Amino acid sequence: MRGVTGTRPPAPEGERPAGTRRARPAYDHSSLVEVAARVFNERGYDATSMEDLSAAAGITKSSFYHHVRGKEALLRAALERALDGLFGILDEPAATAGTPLTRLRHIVRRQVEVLVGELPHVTLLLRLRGNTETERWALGRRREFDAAIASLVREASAAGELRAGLDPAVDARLLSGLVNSLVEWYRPGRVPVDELVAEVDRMAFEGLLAQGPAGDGRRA
Amino acid sequence: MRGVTGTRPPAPEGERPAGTRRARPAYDHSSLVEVAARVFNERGYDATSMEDLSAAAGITKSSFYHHVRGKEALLRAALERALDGLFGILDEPAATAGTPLTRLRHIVRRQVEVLVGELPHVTLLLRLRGNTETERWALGRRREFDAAIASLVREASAAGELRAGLDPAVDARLLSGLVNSLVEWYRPGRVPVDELVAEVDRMAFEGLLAQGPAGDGRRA
DNA sequence: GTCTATAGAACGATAGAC
DNA sequence: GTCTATCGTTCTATAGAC
Repeated sequence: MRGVTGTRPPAPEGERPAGTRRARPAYDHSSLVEVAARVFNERGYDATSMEDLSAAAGITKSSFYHHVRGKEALLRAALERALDGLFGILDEPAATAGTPLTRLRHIVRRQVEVLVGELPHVTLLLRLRGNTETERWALGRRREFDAAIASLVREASAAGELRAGLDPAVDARLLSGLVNSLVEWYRPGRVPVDELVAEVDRMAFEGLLAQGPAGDGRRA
Repeated sequence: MRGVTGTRPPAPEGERPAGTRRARPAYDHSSLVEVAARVFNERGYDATSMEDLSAAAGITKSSFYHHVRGKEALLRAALERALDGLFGILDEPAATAGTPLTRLRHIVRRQVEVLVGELPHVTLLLRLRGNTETERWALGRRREFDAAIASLVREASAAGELRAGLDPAVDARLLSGLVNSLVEWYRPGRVPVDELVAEVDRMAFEGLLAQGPAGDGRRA
């Protein structure tokens, strides 16, 4: 069911089994994509020239072109990496078995991990404004992902696993917003990932208060 | 104490007592600032020309200049409006009296209201990247505001009003991130503001779960 | 006549195309 | 390196309300 709508571009060349090495430093495709994503985030996609990208990678523009097809292909590769990470979560066993709440909670925790692990790529994804066709494609995929979360929130709410009384659609937006807001401040090193995961999970599902909620115990 | 750091530009001319009318449509300064903020958000500040702005306002570029000092002044006015709204919250009685948690909770709820009421201006503020001097000034002010929130979270945590065990600095970031993420999806009309306020408050402080937390009852 | 919102024209600067 | 388009900005003029 998942990943059906997204058009999959031709498999990226330049992939290489782990452990295989080159004599030269061997700029591999994925590290150049990461550099590109970082510069795109700093300067903005439009404002970034191929000169900027090759300079950031430490090679000349012509060498750079030997490794990548072009600017838009780089953008697309970076966005695919973010989206593959996110959609990959939905296929994990723990995301497909158990109660809606259990699955949702697993997905949120894994989403934080993917977001941190693919920080430049996900940041790029979350800052898209939909100017080019590639951007609109990625935005569509992202909406699919958000819809999967929203659907799960709705299920969990209907099953009485979430606090009753308010709008599950809004809760889903807030939940995604909370997780996605990490890209605005989180930088690797300062806060351990597992601690971050615990904090986000706790805030989202249990809240910040010391005591339990003023529970009226009703179910939907 | 608040609002001290911000340099205040010369008072905007063109202000006029309420009720006074002009024969011509009379574009007032604040509505032009709002239009500008909206277009800045759509196109990005750099990519927006004065031609774009005047066209969006429905007058020619030269007419537009009769009402505003220039592009950067418009940006600054929009950012000031956002910042004044936010800092104004910190001076409200309910934000200065009561326990840290009470004050924090009031601020968060009011922050949602300001964010919705000044949506284009706050959106602009939250998307700044710090390219120009004005942007850096606004980012500094915004950091001051976030620091005030963080300080309050720390106080509430120290007072045992928040769940113990994790990092108050991270909680403060998450709380701000949750609230600020509203600008990415909220549009007036669909969800009533008071409902939105209730949802954000509930998620932040009580969490999404139906039952209370697995409270171990310990205090910091 | 005075005031002012509006508009047309043009200037200096600059960024990108070629 | 040159040329051109566009940008932010300013100047001058007109037209309508009081």
